[in-house]
This record gives sequence, structure tokens and C-alpha cells, in this order.
Amino acid sequence: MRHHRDDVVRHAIDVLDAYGLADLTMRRLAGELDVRPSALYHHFRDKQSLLAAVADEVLRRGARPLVSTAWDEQVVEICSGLRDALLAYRDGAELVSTVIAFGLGASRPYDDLVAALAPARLGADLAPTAARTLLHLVLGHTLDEQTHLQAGSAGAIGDDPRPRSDFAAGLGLVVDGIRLRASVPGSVGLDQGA
Amino acid sequence: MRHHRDDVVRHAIDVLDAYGLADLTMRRLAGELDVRPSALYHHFRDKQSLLAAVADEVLRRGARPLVSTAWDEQVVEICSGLRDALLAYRDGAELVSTVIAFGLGASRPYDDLVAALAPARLGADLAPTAARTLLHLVLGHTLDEQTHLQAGSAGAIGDDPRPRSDFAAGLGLVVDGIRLRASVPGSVGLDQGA
DNA sequence: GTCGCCTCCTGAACGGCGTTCAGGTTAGGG
DNA sequence: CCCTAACCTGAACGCCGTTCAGGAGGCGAC
Repeated sequence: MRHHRDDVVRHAIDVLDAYGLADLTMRRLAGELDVRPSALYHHFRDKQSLLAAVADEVLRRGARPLVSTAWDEQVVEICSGLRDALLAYRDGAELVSTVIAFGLGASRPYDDLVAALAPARLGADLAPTAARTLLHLVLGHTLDEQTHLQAGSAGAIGDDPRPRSDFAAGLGLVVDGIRLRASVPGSVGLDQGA
Repeated sequence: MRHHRDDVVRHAIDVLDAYGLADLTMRRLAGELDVRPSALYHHFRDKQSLLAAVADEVLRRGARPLVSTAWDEQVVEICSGLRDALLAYRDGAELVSTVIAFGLGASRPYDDLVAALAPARLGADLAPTAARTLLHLVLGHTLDEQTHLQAGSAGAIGDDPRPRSDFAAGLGLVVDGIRLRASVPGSVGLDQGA
């Protein structure tokens, strides 16, 4: 059977979810498609490009329309949605992190954050910095969380899982910091509660 | 010539700085030591353990004593010092990030942050969350920065470097967010400036 | 002084990886 | 029906981390 580019990406996600990123090799993916490894290079220039396409597809599948109107609630929505998308597939956070670090693809979340932050009217080009800060937080935290989740579901001991509220708490920290610099304060007041 | 564990780590840092993390292979390191690759396995169980030792040494060399007394200034000191340590060697941020993600070694910065945050008297186990948030910020940001720095020093175009103030701005965002939750507010008032 | 031990290393291999390339095959539109 | 483009094969290249049985060398104990 002959395959299209999209078939390859779909099967790659299946392999990722079943065996993890470390075992998502060109040879294994080719085997899953019942094809020789060299055939994959008809569809992708190299493995990095394949991974970029896989990351984009993971994010596409996890995309949800925004329901809030206030910028700060939108930011929380985007970050939470991104986290959910990363957690939906094994090693999703690691995959997207490396793709973003490499600079190919997966730029959608960053663009969305910058757009959502625009109405806050942050001073002095702070919006890109805030967007990057949020992105680093979500990626780092989710990578952490997923690693510990998967280490727990395997037999590794002495590996306490992160509390569910940890992500929300960290995100709240940063959003409050941004809100302090916003000319348009958003929908809610500063939350002084512990 | 026979080598000790410390010689191996020292040479590994040299290789890292000269050729980058991707080219820090057991074979290349062995070649640099004028030794067969299998000899390295006398000193380290596997490559991950070697990398953990290298990361620890990079952090050790970059360690500076704290000069501030207020917890918020100490946090900034620790984060800035960590960034400097990571930037001191090629791919330092990537190295330490992967070692931390893997869970072996390089736990010093996290412990230092938790210790520095203790006097703030954050509520409800927030200190570990805040420490992790700061760590993710510093690692993510510095990885970003270093990648773009090195892409710039190579010939890659269309790759605008991050502004120097970006790190400080992002860090200030998070520290302000933490300060809002602190029972002991630290040395300075909230900075409302843009 | 020589014996034994512990540290460090060799030599050779194993299985796996990403990638290249010349050439074969097949599907689908004109 | 044929031609073209898309898709694939087979075979190789040079790397990688890792294992293991065994050799060599310094050094303290006797």
C-alpha cells in the first residue's frame, strides 16, 4: 500500500503514543507502515521535519476555540489548553519542547499568546517577553509533570507525582506578575489569597 | 596515561565547549583522552551518569556565594547566577535541562531556591511550586537565548537575538507574582513600572 | 623483593541509528 | 494506452551506546 504525507504523520503519532519518543525511529515508523526506512525520505527531508509535522498535528488536534473575552482569562485558557494538548499523547511535552527549541514549527501557541496579550497594553515590548515566559512555564512544567506521571505508571518508586494544582498555581503566579504591568487590568482583581 | 573520574569530567567539558553537546559522544571523548570508548565505562555506568557529572561540574564552577539578605533579592541572585553558569559553556542550558528532566543530579539550584523562598513564608506548599516555576523560566529562557546566540554566531540568518533585558523582565514578572503571595514581602515594594 | 590486589584499560564485537542514492514500480490524468 | 509524477526498494555508509573477557601496571603488605 502506498502512503501520503498525512498517513505518515498519523502513524507517527500512533507510534509515539504506543512506544514513546525515544522509540519513534525512522526504522520503527517505516516498519509500522510496512515500508522501507528510505521511503520516509520521500515525504520528509529529515527526521526533524517529521517531528515538526507531528508536533503541529498534536497541537492541531488539541486546539480549542477561546471562550473568554478578557485577556487574562484568554491567557489562562491558552496555557491550559496547551498543557492538555501536550498531555494527550505520550511524551507530547518533550516532543513539542524540542521542536520549539529547534525553531521549526509549533509556533502557534506563541503567536496565540502574543495576540491574547495585546489588549493588556503592556509597556515597552513586554508582550513577547511575557509570552515566552508563559511558554517556558507551560512547557517546563508539563514536561516535568508528564515525566513523573509516566515514571509513576511504570514501576519507578520514590517518585512522587506533582499535585494537580501545581500547574494552576505556577500559572497564576506569572499571570499576576503580568497583570501588574498591564494598562488594561483584565477581568478580575489581583488575587492576594495564598 | 591513566585517568581518574575527574579527568574524564574535565575533558568532557572541554569537548562540550569545543564541539557542542551533540558531538559530546563517548567515542569522541575517549579519543580526546587517548583511550578506547569502553574505558569510560569503568568510570561511569552509562552516558547519562557522565552527563549528570558534567552538569554538576558546570554548576559547581559557576557557583557564587549569595550577598543579599532579603529573600527576593536572593531569588534574583540565584536565577541570574544559574543563567550565567549555563551561558559559560556551549550548550550548557541544554545539558543541564536534560539532566534535570532525567532526574539525576543538578538539583542544587532547585534546593537553593526552596531555601531562599522559605523566609517569604508562602502559604500552602507554594514554595516548591514557585521554585519549579522559576527554574523552568530560567532553563527555558536560557536555552532559548543560547540557541539564538549560537545560531547567530554561526551563519544562520533571520534569527534575531533575544534582547539582554528579556531575562530580567521575565524574572521580574515571576518574582512579583511570588511577592503577592508572600507573608514577608521582601526588600522592595511592588514595582508597578512598565 | 615479590606477591597479590585493585584500578584502569584493550580488543572485538552487537544491535541499532539517521541518511543517501541509483534505479524499480505503480497510480491516474490526458 | 501511455507518460509522468509520486512512491518505493535494496544496499550500503558511518556513526552511535554498550557489553565483556581478559591484559597490564602501580602499590602496599609481608
